[in-house]
Amino acid sequence: MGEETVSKNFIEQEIDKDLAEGVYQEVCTRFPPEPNGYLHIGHAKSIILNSGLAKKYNGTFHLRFDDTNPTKEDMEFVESIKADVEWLGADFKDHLYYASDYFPVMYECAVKLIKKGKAFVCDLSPEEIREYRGTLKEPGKNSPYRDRPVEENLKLFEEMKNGVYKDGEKVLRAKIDMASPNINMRDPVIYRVAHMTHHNTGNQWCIYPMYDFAHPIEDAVEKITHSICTLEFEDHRPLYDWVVRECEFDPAPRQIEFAKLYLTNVVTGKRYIKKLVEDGIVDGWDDPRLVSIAALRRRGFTPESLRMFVELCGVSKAQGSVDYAMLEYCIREDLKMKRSRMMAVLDPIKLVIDNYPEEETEWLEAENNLENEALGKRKLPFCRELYIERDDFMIEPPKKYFRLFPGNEVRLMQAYFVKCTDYETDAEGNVTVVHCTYDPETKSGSGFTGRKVKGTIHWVAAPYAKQAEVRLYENLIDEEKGVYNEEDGSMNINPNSLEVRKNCYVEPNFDGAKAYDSFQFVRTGYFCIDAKDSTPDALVFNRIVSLKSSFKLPK
RNA sequence: UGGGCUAUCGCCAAGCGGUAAGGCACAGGACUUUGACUCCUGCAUUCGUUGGUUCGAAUCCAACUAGCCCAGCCA
Repeated sequence: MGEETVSKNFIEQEIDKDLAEGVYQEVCTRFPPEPNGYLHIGHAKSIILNSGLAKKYNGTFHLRFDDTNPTKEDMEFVESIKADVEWLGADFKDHLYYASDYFPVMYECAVKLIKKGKAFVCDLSPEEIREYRGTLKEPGKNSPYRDRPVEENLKLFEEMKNGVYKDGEKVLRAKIDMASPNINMRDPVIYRVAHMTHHNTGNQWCIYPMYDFAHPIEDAVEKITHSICTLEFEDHRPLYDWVVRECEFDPAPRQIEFAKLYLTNVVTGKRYIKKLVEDGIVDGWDDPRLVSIAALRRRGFTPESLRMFVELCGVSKAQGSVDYAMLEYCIREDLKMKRSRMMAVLDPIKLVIDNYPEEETEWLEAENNLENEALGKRKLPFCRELYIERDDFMIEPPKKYFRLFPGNEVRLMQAYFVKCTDYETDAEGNVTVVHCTYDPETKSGSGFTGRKVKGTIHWVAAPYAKQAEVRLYENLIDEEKGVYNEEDGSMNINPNSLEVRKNCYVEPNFDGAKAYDSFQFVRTGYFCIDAKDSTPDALVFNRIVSLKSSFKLPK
């Protein structure tokens, strides 16, 4: 039964090796966001990867806010991040940490390095430090303060902590190698002075550790075994290992890097999203056309679909860009069996069943999902006047058109066969009403096999239908031109990325706004109620994704 | 004195010296109470290039080529 041969990704292979060699006895991973913005699909990969690994290996998963830079961080973001991580189903239990809670340990580590002669206080200005660092091709040169005696360093560092110095006046640097071909090893700054209120520690500190110093300590203190991060930190690994070694942590956490997730023709850059919001192209960071976790949630994506997506994309060190079609596949796959299939008409014309009694209403027992009986049934009103989709009727059909046209018979989904007898037009020749007759023997579910029809169309009963606004989304980006304009770096926005239809009709079964609950509107795709904009009387639906090749007529 | 990393179908991705998994997309066909779903079928004689080692190479070696990352007191 379990004959699925799911190959392990390279990180799992590394973990297997570490476990087999006894480097670690158990697995502990973490997701360490800086609370300086909203999470997006790329973060979801990291969250799902890290929490998934912990689960697979029966280990532990931590959520840790990497809040070592008070100038960029905000409490607003820690709340939204926490909510998004939980929504994704990454269970960090009570393992919620703040890097800022480790400031005392980090300070002690710094003192330890100074005592070992591995760190020194440097008076160079930021500009001078940059000059002394050298370039990519030339080695740097030692700071004149590099050989300060240990006692002096200790005193100066304590003074830094005590607020004796202004921002930028002094820094603490690791003493490594100014000639290293790896720029990160050229006596990196590990502590800076910043007189600023921190969202967690208040005014307790005026010196803050740098990422390269703080992160390995955070991992080591939490006994993280595998510190998984993205490719751009590969060059930092020697420094990461240096800090762990020199601060004498045992066991040492191990950093492993993987490629970020990019989606083809999708904007993920924070800077660009900010511009889209400011220019009013989207209505906020949770605009359903964006790929922030909040936006995807509002659009109707489920946590399951995102987990499936990350699983399907895999993990490697090769950077690439995944087709958006893969994401769409995942949400369709997740929704098709577990959500009700309701009916809605997005561009209505009236259908009159001339042989159906005028005052009668029949309450049909409709299957919520024909492939999943567990979803039960619902009452669906059927009567003489219905709305059908404008596209589902043609006066002169092309060949291979299976829907309604004069003389043709189709099935009304969940109801009866109807045969088109006539139609009315207005002065311009637009169809206003379609006439038909129905055959009572052909009721859906009755087992009627007398004859077959090629087409099935959806409908709603005119007197019972609720009016709704439906928002149809397309890719925000012009797919032909790509995301960015090569010339000036501007974005190529698709002007038709949002279509709002206000005159839609939905089944009466929608009672007010159920938060982001998703449905399949038969033949028009998957939708969800936009809880943000809906009221019990005014329903707003977001299209999650169209059905595959739905409405596509054969060439 | 530059360093690090990557390269397998349109896209993701297995493969770890024994003769190219899988998924998405796409194209045919069957079925159908959604032109959906489901089910079949097709889709890399070839692994960035060129040499070499070997009975045998996507896998080992060498040289090239292309792409990404690094010179914050950001993470």
